[in-house]
Amino acid sequence: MPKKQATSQDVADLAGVSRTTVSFVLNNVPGMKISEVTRQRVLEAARQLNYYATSAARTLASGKTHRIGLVLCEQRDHIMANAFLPAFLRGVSDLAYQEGYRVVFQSAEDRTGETAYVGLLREQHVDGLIVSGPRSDDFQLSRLHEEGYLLVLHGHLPDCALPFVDVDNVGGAHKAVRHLIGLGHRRIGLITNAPLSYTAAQDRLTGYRQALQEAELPLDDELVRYGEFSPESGRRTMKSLLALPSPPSAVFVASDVVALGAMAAVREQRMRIPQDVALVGFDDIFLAAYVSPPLTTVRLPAYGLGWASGDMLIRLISEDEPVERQMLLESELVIRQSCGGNGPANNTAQQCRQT
Amino acid sequence: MPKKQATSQDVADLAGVSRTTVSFVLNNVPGMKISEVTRQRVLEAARQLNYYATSAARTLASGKTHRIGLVLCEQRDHIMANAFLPAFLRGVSDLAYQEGYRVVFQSAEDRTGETAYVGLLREQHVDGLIVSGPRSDDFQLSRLHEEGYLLVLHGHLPDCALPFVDVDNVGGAHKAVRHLIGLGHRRIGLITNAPLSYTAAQDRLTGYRQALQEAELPLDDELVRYGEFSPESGRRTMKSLLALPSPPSAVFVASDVVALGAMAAVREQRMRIPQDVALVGFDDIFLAAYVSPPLTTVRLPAYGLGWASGDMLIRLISEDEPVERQMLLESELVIRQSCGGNGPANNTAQQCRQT
DNA sequence: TAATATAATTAACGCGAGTTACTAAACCGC
DNA sequence: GCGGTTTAGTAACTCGCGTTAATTATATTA
Repeated sequence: MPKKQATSQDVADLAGVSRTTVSFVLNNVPGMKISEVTRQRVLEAARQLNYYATSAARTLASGKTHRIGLVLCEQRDHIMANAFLPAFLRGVSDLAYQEGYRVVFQSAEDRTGETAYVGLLREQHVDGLIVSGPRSDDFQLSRLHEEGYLLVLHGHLPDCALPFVDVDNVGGAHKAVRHLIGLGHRRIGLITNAPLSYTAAQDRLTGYRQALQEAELPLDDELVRYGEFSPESGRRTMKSLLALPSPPSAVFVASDVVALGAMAAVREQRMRIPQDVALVGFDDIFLAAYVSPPLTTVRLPAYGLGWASGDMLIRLISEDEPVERQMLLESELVIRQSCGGNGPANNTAQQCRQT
Repeated sequence: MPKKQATSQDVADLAGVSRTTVSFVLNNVPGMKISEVTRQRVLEAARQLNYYATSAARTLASGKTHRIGLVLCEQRDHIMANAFLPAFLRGVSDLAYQEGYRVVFQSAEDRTGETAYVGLLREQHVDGLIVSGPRSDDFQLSRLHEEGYLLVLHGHLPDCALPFVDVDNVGGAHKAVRHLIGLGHRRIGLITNAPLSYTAAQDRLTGYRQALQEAELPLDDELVRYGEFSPESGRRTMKSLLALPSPPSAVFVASDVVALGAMAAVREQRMRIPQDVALVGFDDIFLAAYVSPPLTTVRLPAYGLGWASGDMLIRLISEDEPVERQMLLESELVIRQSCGGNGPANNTAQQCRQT
């Protein structure tokens, strides 16, 4: 540990004023009249001593930590799914930095009982929490909320009063399927990203159905399969779709990772994408642009989700204005070649994600 | 904010003892004799009040935050390169959790002057810092180290006294090239992951050369190209290699991301992998198993690097024993099909990364 | 039994800031 | 020269916990 940090007392002594004055100057406390001469003397002393206020002391006195927690709830099965983590984290981090906050990261897989992140709040390491990928069976969340702790969910829970930020899964799925319909497909399959106990899977299914209904196409449950995060689940389900007496001419796979497996299944059947089966994925993971053929997919605004989550949380913390407590971010259809039609012609990966 | 947290005074009152006793019991202070009866009364009271010690107060009194910082130095150009971030972060986080520490995340791209992470230390948000991907022109690092702050680098710097954890880049590159040699290749090209100002690029070049020398193959500078993180740089350099009068029969591309571009270049020339050109990558990013053909590559122990960095830092913090201050982790050659030879036959991605 | 050791407990101070309530000095009008 | 107001600055308390040194109760020994 460093030899010695200067304290505000040191600054006060050097400037020849009281500690109180130092505090007023350094925090720009409004309403406190300080002569310009004194102000400069204090600032100069602080600079000279390389003074930084100790966060612990400040927190103890003010009750605010100026830190927010980011909790990642993830089962081992889809570690890969957090290909968004970097961008999401950067989003949170950048917003936090801009607002003068620090980010405390905590992973929270299914440890039983009081999970690790609860301590973040109770020990007051942070002023509030972003909980990414909350499980609906996590009862801690509502309890903490009721106790008055500040939480923002990334992703949402059914019948849950907590503020949240999420991507518009319904709309995204809708876009994807409508695009396929626009290309002339009438029999369109769906492979979900996950079991329906996950709200995201539920919502994407809804979007799929809405698009079909709007086009007055029949809803055929036979064409719906349930993926489970992994490529392997994509392969299995795609195989069963292709084995149908009258298989779909296009499939919307609600997860790029699952779609990778689906693509493998198509190749195994010696069929071609998109000529024999058109595919659209969801997420726009980095590799989507590099598989062959490059995957048409719905891009998630990962960075934006992080930013928005942080923003909502910090607004809640500073409570100056009433805060919008629900937020759905738009997704964007990125057209490549796996869906046929108007994708670019060369098969190399030209369109990687910008940003 | 929650209505009211119980303080240690509340616990003391409820248990009918002094605050001091409460502290002794809850912290298991060694050498302090507390009767079993009293101990239980205190524990019961704490449980009943749902008491948690406030971190700020504890820090102020003890001087230890029980937090470590994780700083990510990254230029915008290779955001994609942090496909490791999730695993690395998990490594740090899991180790920290086990040792009772929290992780504060901070991104630190080239903001000029005192970068954000400096404040983490000076304001004493953390007890020490892991700095991932340090730039050699970052003079803050040595200064902070000299001032007595605790730092561990992830990646290393030339002529730098700071403790570090890194992957054995030389050894990894060596393995990759030796494998190609074993497959009968005599003319083997190299595309680096980055300019040689990056130590990792330097080291991988060294490993490449060592392997050639051991096999008594000539070092032909004509066969060496310099990538710059992006797929596009891979395409460009690979193209120039293939345009040589006598092009290499195999190329070691010291970055999977760059290798993606290289693969595109090969396809553009209507050549086949591995029949016309064998390829080996470096990093084992998630998608490496899913491109076609699946990419043989050197796997980085991302999780292990995070774990080891955290471990070294926390040892430095607790300073009970002398700490090994330099650590190189082994990498592992993952053989798929882009190098020909003994790769599995089917072209679907069976071997995804385990864990 | 007194003298001492040892077990059990606590009073009191310090950590480094924020903040309230108060004071001293300067200014003002009359 | 006096009350009143504004300006500039500070003493003193607080936040919640760790810790040392002192104190009181209980057991052991000569």
